[in-house]
Amino acid sequence: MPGPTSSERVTIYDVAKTAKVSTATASKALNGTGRVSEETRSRIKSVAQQLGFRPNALARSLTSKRSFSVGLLTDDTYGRFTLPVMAGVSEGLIDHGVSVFLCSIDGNPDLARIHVDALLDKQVDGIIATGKRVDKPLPVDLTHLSVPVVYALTAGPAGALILVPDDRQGATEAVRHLIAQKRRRIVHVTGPESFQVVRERAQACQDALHAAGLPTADALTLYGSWSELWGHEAVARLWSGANQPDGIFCGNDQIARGVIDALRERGVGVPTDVSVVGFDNWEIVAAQTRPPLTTIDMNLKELGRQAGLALLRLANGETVAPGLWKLPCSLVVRDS
Amino acid sequence: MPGPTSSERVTIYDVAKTAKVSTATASKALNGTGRVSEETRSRIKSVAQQLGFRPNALARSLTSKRSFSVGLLTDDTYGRFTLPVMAGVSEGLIDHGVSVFLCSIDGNPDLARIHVDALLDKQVDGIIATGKRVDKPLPVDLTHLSVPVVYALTAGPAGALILVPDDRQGATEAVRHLIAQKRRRIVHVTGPESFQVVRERAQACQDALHAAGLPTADALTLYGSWSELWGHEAVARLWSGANQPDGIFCGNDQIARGVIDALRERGVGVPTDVSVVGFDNWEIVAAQTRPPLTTIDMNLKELGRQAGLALLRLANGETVAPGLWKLPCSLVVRDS
DNA sequence: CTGAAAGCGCTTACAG
DNA sequence: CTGAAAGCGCTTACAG
Repeated sequence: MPGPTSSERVTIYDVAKTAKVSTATASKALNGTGRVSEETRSRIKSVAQQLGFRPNALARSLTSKRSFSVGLLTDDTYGRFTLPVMAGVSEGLIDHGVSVFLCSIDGNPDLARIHVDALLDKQVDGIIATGKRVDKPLPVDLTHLSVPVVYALTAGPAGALILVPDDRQGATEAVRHLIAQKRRRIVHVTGPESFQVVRERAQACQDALHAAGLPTADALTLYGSWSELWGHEAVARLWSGANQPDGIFCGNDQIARGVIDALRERGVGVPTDVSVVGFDNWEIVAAQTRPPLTTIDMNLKELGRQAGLALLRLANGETVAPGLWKLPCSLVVRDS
Repeated sequence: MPGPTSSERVTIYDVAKTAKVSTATASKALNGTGRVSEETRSRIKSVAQQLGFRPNALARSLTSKRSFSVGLLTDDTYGRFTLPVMAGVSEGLIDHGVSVFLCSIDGNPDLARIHVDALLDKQVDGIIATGKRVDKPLPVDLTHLSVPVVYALTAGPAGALILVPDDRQGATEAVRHLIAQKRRRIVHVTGPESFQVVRERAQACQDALHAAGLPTADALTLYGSWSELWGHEAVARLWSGANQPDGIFCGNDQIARGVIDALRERGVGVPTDVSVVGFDNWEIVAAQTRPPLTTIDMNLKELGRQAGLALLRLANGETVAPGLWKLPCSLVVRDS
């Protein structure tokens, strides 16, 4: 049996020749398109298999107008947020044969432009924009592109498809958990009020307390920075007055860690005297607090997966409802 | 002046037609190859510019046999190590017009195989393999591929090009810093001895102490886990005997954090009584310790950049010295 | 210096 | 059901 014509990569031409058919028939047989007799099809397939034929995706893309690759723009190089999103995108798409170009833009508009142009030149089927804040857009205009765009964990223009965690729902879960632990004096220690997520979580917290008939005075939300230090300060402030809380919902895990450390230093038992719930489920923080932290997971990997699949549908010409998709968060119960 | 023939993307055919030359000439003019008169060249270029011509990279790759894309395999989805490496690779390569396919394999050999096949189908110019441990290979065989492979922060086969941080040098810097702070009783609290980096750092630590004429009894290296908890335990052990250290070099920042917290809880001053140096410069840990942690940065982004550039040279047929490239670490001085 | 032609490796109407 | 031909958008010898 004749082998491939050269030592180079085997092409569909080699397959066709070996199977004694035209390349057109070979193509149809291999792709399951057109009408080919079962006998011919299986013969061609087995020949392809024997020769180790792998189609050149570039050539295929040139005619099919589908590159089976997408671009992922991120400006959160060192952050913890986009990594799981990226992993989810990649995981969701590889099953469909699509690969993901990673473009780290580091907040640099020129670099972003260069990356976008490179992606377009490479005929990507679409672009996913991801960031670390749902209320800040990437420093590059992605409207009027010739390919679909999906936004994940970053702001997008009106009419765009944007996927974000459901902060309200997450915060509600956190507070309900505290209430279920029989906590009655619950406060919220969170980040800077300038963050939209901060305001949403705070509002959801208030609403949940209100719904349970618990006190919701404004003073029960303490805004600060996203740091452990702020957790310490908040505890100092709370414990300087009377009427100390028995439940603390923190805006992120770092604050929660500061809170827990501060409570321990004061001899306040967690969770015996005070229950604490964080937000992010940042393993490295949440699992190392003493006791390990009960917190909210934003399911970012799943968010990434959905972003990828939505983009794929768009690229396939299917219609996808645009707007803000809020994906559910989960409560992760540990020991705090 | 006639515009592009259709509302679709403008091709080199449109440019040639508008400039009244052949596509061959247009191609040469645009790419700076072949002989074209200066007049023609600039005319073609300005036409291309006006029409907003952007070459289809797929078509170009089909003939040129260069796709200007590479694959990046990583099995450290949630880790902090490969993210900067990836960013460095992307940053170093985009300047050369090459884009990076991100493949997160999560330790799954089948998935890895699927990704590699997809990359090969897409005619990548090369592959970079990255992991989180220099002494563990990825779960996929990358030898005998038709494209060059570079390993970064992961084990590779004999004869391969492998880039890793210079752990010995990093550890030496750490110890020298402690010595420069007039510390004389220095111990090393580190991770599991099963990690190659642990053994190398420990050895370098011993060597540096020895070179300075300081005590190097084996007991001065304490092996444990990569956790804060272990930092606490190590301090408890060290302070239970006599002859307590005045300098502690930790195997990573988490251990260092545990050590610093434990010292504070005992009322031991850092850095007044004891100086502490970590390893990793993991911002989120190092910057939040009290006091902020002096530590070693592995310069992973630079490592990634170099890996990308090395791969590019290989892809260009240039010769690159294979073997283990140890890239320098830097001491980052904070307040501990 | 410039262009006609062939080719990269596929797929897709269109005939037969 | 099968194949000859054209085409995707470029580049590259090869002539002129």
